[in-house]
Amino acid sequence: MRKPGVSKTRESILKFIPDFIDQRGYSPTVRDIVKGCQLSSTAVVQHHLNVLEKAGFIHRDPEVFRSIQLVEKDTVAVPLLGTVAAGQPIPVPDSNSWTSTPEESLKLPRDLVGGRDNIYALRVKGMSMIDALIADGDIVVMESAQNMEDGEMAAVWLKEEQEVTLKKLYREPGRLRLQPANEQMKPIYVKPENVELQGKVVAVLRKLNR
Amino acid sequence: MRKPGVSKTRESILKFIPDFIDQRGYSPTVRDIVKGCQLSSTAVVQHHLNVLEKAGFIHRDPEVFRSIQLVEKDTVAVPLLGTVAAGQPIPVPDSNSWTSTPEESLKLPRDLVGGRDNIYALRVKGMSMIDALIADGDIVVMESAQNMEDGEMAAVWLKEEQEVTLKKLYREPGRLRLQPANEQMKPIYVKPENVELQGKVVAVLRKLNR
DNA sequence: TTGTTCTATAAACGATTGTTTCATAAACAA
DNA sequence: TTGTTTATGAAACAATCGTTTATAGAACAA
Repeated sequence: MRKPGVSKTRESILKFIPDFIDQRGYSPTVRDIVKGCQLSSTAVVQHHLNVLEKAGFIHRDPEVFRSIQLVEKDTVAVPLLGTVAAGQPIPVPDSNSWTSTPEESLKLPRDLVGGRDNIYALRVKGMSMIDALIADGDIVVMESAQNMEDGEMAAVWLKEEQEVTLKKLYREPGRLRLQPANEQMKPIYVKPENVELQGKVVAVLRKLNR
Repeated sequence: MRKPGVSKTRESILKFIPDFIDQRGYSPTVRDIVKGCQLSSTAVVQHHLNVLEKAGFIHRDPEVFRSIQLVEKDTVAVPLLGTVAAGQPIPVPDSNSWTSTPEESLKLPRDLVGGRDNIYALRVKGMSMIDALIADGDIVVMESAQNMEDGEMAAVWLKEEQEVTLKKLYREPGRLRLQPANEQMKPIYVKPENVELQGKVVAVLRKLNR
C-alpha cells in the first residue's frame, strides 16, 4: 500500500477532475474519467471514487450526474463574524460559531487565505485603526493566532485601555513594541501583562463606491 | 415584448440558477428548474433556456447533463498591469494591453468589481499614498474613469508636481478639492488645468505575512 | 501452497435527464 | 376581427450516466 487513499491511478484521477472542471466548467462523469485517465471500465473509476470520497478528497451526491466536487475549492467562504471598533474586544470564534451559520460570509479567493485555518472576517467601525491604514468600513481578514512572529500585524486587546488595536508586534526585553503600520507614527510600548493577543491580520479589504 | 431576452419567468430562472449552484455546487437540470421556479413542464424551461442562451446569458453543452453555466462567473481575472509610485503616471490600459496577456493577473471575487468594465490592478510602491490609507505593497483595483462623481476616490495625475496621488475628489467653484482618505489630514486644492484623471479606485487589497 | 485484499475488465440494469412532439393559451400587431 | 408570434402544458422518446454484478488478475502475508 501507498499513502492511505491515494494510489497511482487515483492520483491521476485527482489531477484529472480539476483539469476537466477548469476546461469545461462542470464536473466529469465516470465515463469522462475513464477516457481522461485511460482506464478501461467504469467500475474501476467507481471504485476509486468511492475510496477518494471516503478519504475526504471529493464529494458526490448519490445518483446525481456530474456531482463530483473537490473538497477544497478555489474560493473559500470566510465567516463575517461581526464588527470591531475601539473599546471593543474582537469576538474570537469558538467551535460553536464555526458550525452554526454566521450572519454573513465572504467569498475570498483561496490564495488570499492560503492553507490557513480558523479564518474569519470583521468589519471595522470607526476610524480608530487609522494608524494601521485601516478605515471605517474596511474588512479585516483574521486568523486566530496561537504563535506570533515578530513583525506580524496583530490584533491586540489592551486590558487597561479597554480597546483593540491593530499593530505590528515586536518582542523587546521586558516589553512589547506595538508599531503602527503608518511609519510616520510612533510606536507605543506596553507590558506583556497588559496585552492579550486576539489574532493576526491576514488581509485587509476595502470596497469603495458601493 | 419586454426587454430582449428577459421576461418575468426568465428572470426567476436567471436568479434560480446561481442560487442552485451556490447551494449544491453544480448546475441544475431542466427539472430542477421546473421545481425551483414552480413551472409545470420541462418544455417551458427548455424554451426559456433556448432564449436565454441565444441572448448570451447562459451557456449549455448540448446533450450534456447539468452543463448550464452563467456566462458571468463568480471570480474575475483582473490584469495586474504594473506598479505605481509617486512621481510616476499610472499606466492606463489601452485596447492592446487588454488582449495581450498581462504580466500577471489577479483572481478577484466578482462582487468586488461588480459589473464594471476596464478594471485593472496596480501594485503600490512606497509610502507616498499613506494618506489614502494605502501602504507599500498594497494592490489597488482601478477602473478607467470616464465620469467621476463627487466624493469618489480617484487616481489623479498632478502635472506640476509630476506625481500621482489618490484622493477623494470634490468639484468646487474654480478649483478641485482633493481630500485624503485619512480625515485627520487636510485637503489640498488644485486648478482643474493642473490635474488629469487617471481612474477611480474600486478596491484596495492588502495581503500580509506572505 | 492458501487465503486475503486491492485492482482491473466486461457487461448490463435502471434512474436521470436533455430533447422533441403536439396541442393549447396568451399577447400583440395590422 | 385575423393572423402571427410567444408562452405554456402534458407526455413520450432517447441519450446519458450512476450503479451493480460477476469474474479475474496482481500483490502480499502466513
